[in-house]
Parts: sequence; structure tokens; C-alpha cells
Amino acid sequence: MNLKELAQQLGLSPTTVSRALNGYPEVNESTRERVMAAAKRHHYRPNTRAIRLATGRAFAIGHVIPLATRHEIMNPIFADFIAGAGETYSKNGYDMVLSVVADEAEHQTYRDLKSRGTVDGMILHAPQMDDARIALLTDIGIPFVVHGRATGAALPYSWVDVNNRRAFQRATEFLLDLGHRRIALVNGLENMDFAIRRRTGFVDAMAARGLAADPALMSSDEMTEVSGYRAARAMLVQDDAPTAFLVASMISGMGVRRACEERGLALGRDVSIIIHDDDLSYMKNGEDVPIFTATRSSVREAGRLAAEMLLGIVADPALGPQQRLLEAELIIGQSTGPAPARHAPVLSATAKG
Amino acid sequence: MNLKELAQQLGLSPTTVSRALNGYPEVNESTRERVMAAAKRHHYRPNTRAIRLATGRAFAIGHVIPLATRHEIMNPIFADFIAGAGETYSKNGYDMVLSVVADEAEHQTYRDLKSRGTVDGMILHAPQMDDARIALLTDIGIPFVVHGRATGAALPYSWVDVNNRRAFQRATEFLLDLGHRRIALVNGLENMDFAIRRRTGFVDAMAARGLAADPALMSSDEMTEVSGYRAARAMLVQDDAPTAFLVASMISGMGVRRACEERGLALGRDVSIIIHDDDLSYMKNGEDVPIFTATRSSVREAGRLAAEMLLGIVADPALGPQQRLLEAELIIGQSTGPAPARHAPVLSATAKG
DNA sequence: TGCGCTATCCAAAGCGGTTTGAAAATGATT
DNA sequence: AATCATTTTCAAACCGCTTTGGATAGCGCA
Repeated sequence: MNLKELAQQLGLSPTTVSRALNGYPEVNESTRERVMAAAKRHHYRPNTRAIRLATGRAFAIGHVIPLATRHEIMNPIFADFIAGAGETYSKNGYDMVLSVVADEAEHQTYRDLKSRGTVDGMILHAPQMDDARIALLTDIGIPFVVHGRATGAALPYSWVDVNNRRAFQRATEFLLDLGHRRIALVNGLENMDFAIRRRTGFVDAMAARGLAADPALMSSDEMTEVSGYRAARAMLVQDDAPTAFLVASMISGMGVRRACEERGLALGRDVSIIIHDDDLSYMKNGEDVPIFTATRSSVREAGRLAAEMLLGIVADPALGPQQRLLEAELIIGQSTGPAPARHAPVLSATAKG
Repeated sequence: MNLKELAQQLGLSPTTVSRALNGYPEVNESTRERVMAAAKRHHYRPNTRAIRLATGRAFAIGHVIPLATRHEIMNPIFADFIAGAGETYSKNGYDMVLSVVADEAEHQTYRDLKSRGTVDGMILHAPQMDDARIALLTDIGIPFVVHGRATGAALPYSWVDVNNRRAFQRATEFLLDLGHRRIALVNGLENMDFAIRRRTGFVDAMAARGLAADPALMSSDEMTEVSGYRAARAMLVQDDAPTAFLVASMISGMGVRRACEERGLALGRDVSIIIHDDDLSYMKNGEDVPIFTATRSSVREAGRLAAEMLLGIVADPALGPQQRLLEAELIIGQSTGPAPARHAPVLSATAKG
């Protein structure tokens, strides 16, 4: 059943039916009701393809997922983010189109998505330092919102991000207040912008107490269980092993925990761990009592917000670049406690400074 | 730059240009080259929306993700599956459209996707026992492939699935051969079809050795870390605690491990764990040496295969229902070992039977 | 030279909607 | 009753491509 047929059934012109259905004012209310009723009765759904061609709009938002080497992105965080964004899209009658492409084809994919008119806007994932894609998308001239920020970007652009620096700064302060001095940072890949900011927060907080972050206690890798395990294990065998870990994600945190338990260290007593918790639906950080002390920020919520922001810009491109900085919550769990006694002398010595 | 403009530039009709670009034979080779060159020079990309309307095809595949209550699906497995499927789609010039919808709107979403012509086919996720969606999609008359199977489905349909029954049967036999008798099953939600099959495999393998599966050692819940932890902890405090666990996923396996370690049980010595490993990219089961002994089957590969199957059916609907059963590999890791000595008498007694 | 074939190209009709510009119907006003 | 403004409806153009049904030209062969 299409518009023309429906119009014929009703003895009306397609024009009128179209207008009645789309809520235009220039149609008699009684006619509109008749049309609406008939549409419902015949289960009429306007053809998306036709609407898209006629209006010149795609009613779709694109997400590009680079494959291969930099597979950091096809991670659980991403799944929750698009779940959040997807909610917003369906609520607004938009489709979400995902392009999974080889790394080297990413730029071309953005160009095509625009020039073929497949989408009205895009979300940019996993920005890195000096990310070239921002200039690219700006150049292409398609509305976009970045999930995260890109240190070094010259142009203004729209983004939704967590205050990663502040989150890790606060987490570090929390550990320092507990008396920890040998604090390790198990970070994500440091070409990722969020990882850079987290490190800055960590280093700054240390510096504020007159402590230098020990490079031997800073690792940077993909946020998998295994890499967390390996980083922690390597640090724990050192002479002056860390008493606390700051970890980039729940998953790598589990690897860190494994390494600690393997050495017989009890969490919250012998060693402390703070993770960043993206509040993933299938990877809850405990329920009533959090497993890990954590800096928490829902990535799903970030997805929702980014999508809303983008739809706003698509609807009115004149809005210009918008930003939204989300603060992470510091959740106290069972994985942190005072620095173990054996470090007490070091602690008091340092505390003087 | 559109077709008409390009044609004008070349002094040709749109018809000829279209044909030249699409490889039709009724165009002079030299003309075709001229057209191709001009198209490249002007970065011409045919408008997707127009192609779709003109051909009546969507060149897109839909994946519907139910939200809310049954959020089992927006899990890491799903992320890897769509990554695999997405690869296939891009390779074939198809888009992937994801619909994130509230549970109760799921059926209507399928209907709309079809009647509005947004997609040419769909992938059905997370089938349950007697899943009504199979009848629905059959009724709607759109090509679809199920990721998994639905016990009790009356009609034939296309699917790609892992042999879950066999995988868990073999895993159980492996544990039995190691002398374990008190084996626990930490399963996924048992309204999910895969969970039912896994339980069957477990129960059957036990029965084949004359052992009854103890209901107190079978749990069924979402596959999160926390639920794995809780299930295992509850079982470990029982009088006749299990010496081995069969766990539905890597993530819940990590919860089980936590519960074991909490009780001071060493993996592979005091207690054994076998998990099902979906071979997720960011959740590798170790690298050279697997952490867990596991039944492994790449869900990403399943995504690729399902997508290929679906595109095949879309291209030629006459093909009819197709099936693909993948066998899981049994990977021996460090989490399994002979049943602990204290059970030796039980073991020898049982071994006689 | 003329006819039939094939190779090559084109005009025009869709695809199923939206939207513009105008016509018809209605109501208000004088 | 005639006129004008407003509602309400419609015919037709358009979105950018594909595809059908010719038309034209070039060629081989009688």
C-alpha cells in the first residue's frame, strides 16, 4: 500500500493525504482524521526510500568502526555507547548505520557516507591526539559530534566527553590521602586522547604533593584483561612494588586483580585498586557494594547525550559547535584501603614534605 | 555532482553514463573509459537514496536490539558479532542499520523495517525457546538469518549456530575424565536457547556416566561477572562443594574465579573451571597460554558467516532456508586439573559403576 | 544498392514520496 | 448578489537514479 493507492481509496489527491499525515495545517481536520484512520486501517507506512529522496535527507546517523590494527574501538565500551545513542535515534525516527571498515579505508568511508547521502551526520569515535578526522569531517562539511576530545585540534568542534583528567586526579588524591605513595597507572593506549588526559590528571595530582610519577609504574596498552594482568605483574615483581593501582577500565582492572591475587595480595588491605568504571550494563561494578573503588561515568548516557546533540545540530546547523563535559563520580568500593604498614616510614617521611 | 550533470559534462545521456558505470554491456568500451575517468575526476558518487528508490532495494541489513529488561543482548558478544557481520556488509556494499528499541516495540520494529523498505533482510539475535519472532519474520516475508536456533520452532528457517550441546558435553567429559564428579554448571539465562542446549550437553554427559546432575549445582543467570561470582560462591559454601565449574562465558568465568580465589582455592589444583570462550577481541582468553580451559568458537566469525548467508538469500530468495553448525574447539588451559585428592575415594567408588 | 543485424546511444517513464503554484470551495463583507 | 479573503484541495514538477522501448548508425552480405 503506497500513498497513491491510499489517496485513491479515499478519493483524495496524494498531496492532501501526504499533508494530512504529516500534520500540515492546510488540511481540513475532518479530512485529516479520515486519512489517519484509513492509513491505520491499511497499515500504511510511507516508504523510507522515497521520503529520503524527496526530502534530500537521510534520517540516519553514521558510526564508523575502524577494524584491524586499531581494534581498541570494537570494545565493550563501544557497545554500550551505541546502545545509548541508538535509543535516542529510534526515539527521533532516525536510523543508525554502522560501517565496519578497514583502518585505511576510514577516511574514504566518511567521504562516501557524505557524498552518497547515506547519513545526515556522524559520530566520531575514539579520538586520538591531533586526530586528523576532525579536520576531515569539518572539510567534508557534515555535522558530527566526537565522543571524546582530541588534544591539539585546531578547529572548534562538537563533543561529549568525561572529565578524564579530573577523574584521575581525584582518584589519585584519594589514594594519596590513604597514604599510598607508590601508585601505578595502568593506562589505555596513549595515542588515545582519554588516556593522555588521565595520565595528566594522575601526574598532576602526584606533583601537587611533591611526588614524581615513576615511569616504571606507568604502563599503556589496550584495555584487555590480559594486558592489565601483565602490566600489574611486571610492576609487582619490582623492588619497590606499588601499593596501589589506577586502572583504565573494569576489564583491565580484573587483570590487575588477578596479578595481585596471584601474589597473595589481598585487595583493600595489601594493595589498592581504583578503576574507571564505564557503568556497562553487563559488566556492573558490583551491585549494592562496588567491587572496585572507581571513577564512574555511564558511557551509555554519553551515547544518549552525543546523539541528542548531533540531532540538534542536524536540525539546525547554524547552532555551531557544542560541548558537554561530564564529571565522573568517585565510588568507594572494597578495593581500596590505607597503604600497608610496611610503607609507613616512607609515608611519614614523605608526608613531611 | 550528480548523474545528470556528469552526463552533460560528457555530452552523453544519463542512461549511457549510468550503464557505463554499472558495467552494462551495451556501451562502447572507449565510452565507458571516458565515463569512468570523468566520474573519478569529479569524485562522482551515485546518490544512495536515489539508487534505493529506483531499484526498490535498500542495500541494507537490519539488526534489532531490544532494550530494557532483556538486556542480555547488548553484551560484548553482540559487539563482536556485529563487527564480523559489518565486515561482510561493507565488503558487499551493504549498510548495517541497528535499531535499538524498547522490548515491547520489537515486533512492530520488524514490521516497520519491512513495510517502510528500510532493509532487505535482517539478523535475528538471541533466540529463545519457542521464539515468536521466527514466525513473525516468516509471516512478514523478509529474508532473515538467526544467530542461534530456537528449540520448538515449527517452521524451517536459516541459522548460524555453535554446537553448544556438543561443546558442553565434551567439556563435561573432559572434567569427568579428570576425575571430577561434583561438577557445577554456571549457565546463562535458560530462556535463551543456547543455554538450554548447553545444559542438555552437560546433563547428557553426566548421565552417560551414570551421574545425575545436581540441581543445587546448576545456576542460570545473566552472564555478568557478578552473577558468576555469586553463583559460584553459593555453591562453594555447600557441604559437598563442586570441584569443577562449567561456565557460560569468559566474563562470568572471571566471577567464578574470583569466588574460588576468595576461598583460597587454586585454579587447576583445588578447583577446575571450563568456560565457553567466544574469542572476543578485547577479552582474549590469554595469548600463548589460555587462562581458562575453554570451548572456543569465534562469535565474530559467526557474524561474518551469518551475514554472508543472509546476503546470499537476499540475492536469491529461492535458495530457501540454510543452516550452518559450527563446532567449538576444546582449548586446554591452566584452569583445569585432576580432581583434588580428597575426592579420590568418591572417584574410585564411582569409577566402578 | 539495399536489407537485416548488431552495436551504441537516447528519450522518457518510472520508483514513492514532498512541495510548489494554482484552482476550487467556502465564508465573510458590503 | 457580487466581491474578496481564506480554506481546502489538487495537478504537476521534482528528488537522482534505473530501466524500458525505441532510434540511429555502422557493417556484412546478397
